[in-house]
Amino acid sequence: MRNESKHKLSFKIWLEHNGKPLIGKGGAQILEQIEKEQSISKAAKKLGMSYRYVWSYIKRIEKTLGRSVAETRRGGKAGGGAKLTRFGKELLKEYKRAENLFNKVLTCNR
Amino acid sequence: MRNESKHKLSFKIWLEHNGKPLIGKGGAQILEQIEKEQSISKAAKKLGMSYRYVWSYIKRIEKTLGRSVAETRRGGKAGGGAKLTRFGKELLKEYKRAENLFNKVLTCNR
DNA sequence: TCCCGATGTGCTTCCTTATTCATAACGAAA
DNA sequence: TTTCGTTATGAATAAGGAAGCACATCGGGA
Repeated sequence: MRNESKHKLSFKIWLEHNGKPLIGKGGAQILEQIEKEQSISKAAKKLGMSYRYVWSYIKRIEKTLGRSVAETRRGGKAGGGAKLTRFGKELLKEYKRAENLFNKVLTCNR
Repeated sequence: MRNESKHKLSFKIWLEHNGKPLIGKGGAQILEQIEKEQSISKAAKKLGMSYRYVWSYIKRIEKTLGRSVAETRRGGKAGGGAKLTRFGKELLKEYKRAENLFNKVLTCNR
C-alpha cells in the first residue's frame, strides 16, 4: 500500500549547543552567502535580509559557541569585508549534511 | 567512520493545507488531550495553555480545511464537552506517523 | 588629510503569537 | 425555573523576533 499523505509535510531543522539555537536554514544561507560575497552587507542584500539581522545572527552564534565563525575587517578602499573561518565552514557543512539526510528521507517517503 | 555530530540536531514538523499551517506538535497534543479529557477546557488546563488559544487553534484548522475536527456540545449538568470527529482522529494519526518517521531518522543517525 | 564603503551597535517600530479578562449562550438535571 | 460548568467570542495586553533608522568607527587610497 503506498503512502497517500493528504497534506503537505513541512519541516524545519537546526543545530543547537547547550539547548541554545545555533544555525538553521536561514543561518546556513547567511554563511554561504558571506563566503561567496566576502561581505556581510552584500550577503544581506543578496538574501533580502537586513544587515542588522545578519550581523546579529552571526554574533549570536559566536556568543553561544565562544568561537569565531566569520572573520571581518573594516576600512580600506573596499570599505572592508568578511569571510568564514575554518570553523564557520565546518559548521555550515554539518548543517548541510543534516538537511540532506532529511530531504532524502522525505523524498523516499512521498 | 562513525557519525560524530558535534551539536544537537533538533527539528520541528507540521502539516500544511494550501500553504497554510494545519497542525504541529502543539496541535497534536491538543487533539490528543481533547480526546482523552472529552473537554476543551480540561485539555487546555492539562496542557498549560489558555482555553482561548486551544479553541482558536481548533477553529483555525477547521477554517483551513472546511471540515470539522472536534464535535462540541454545550449545556447539561456537566456543562458540555467535546470529542474528536473521525476526521480529527485521522489528522492526528497522520501527524504522529510523520513525527515517528523523523524521530527514527534521528536515532539511526546518532 | 579627507573620502568612501563596509563593519559595529543602539533604539524604535511592526508583526505574529499567546495570555488574560470579560461576558454571553447553552441545556440537562435538580 | 434556577443552577452549574462548559462552549463561544471579542478586546486588551504582553512577549518575541525581525526590519528600519540613525550614527559612530575604521583604515587604505587619492
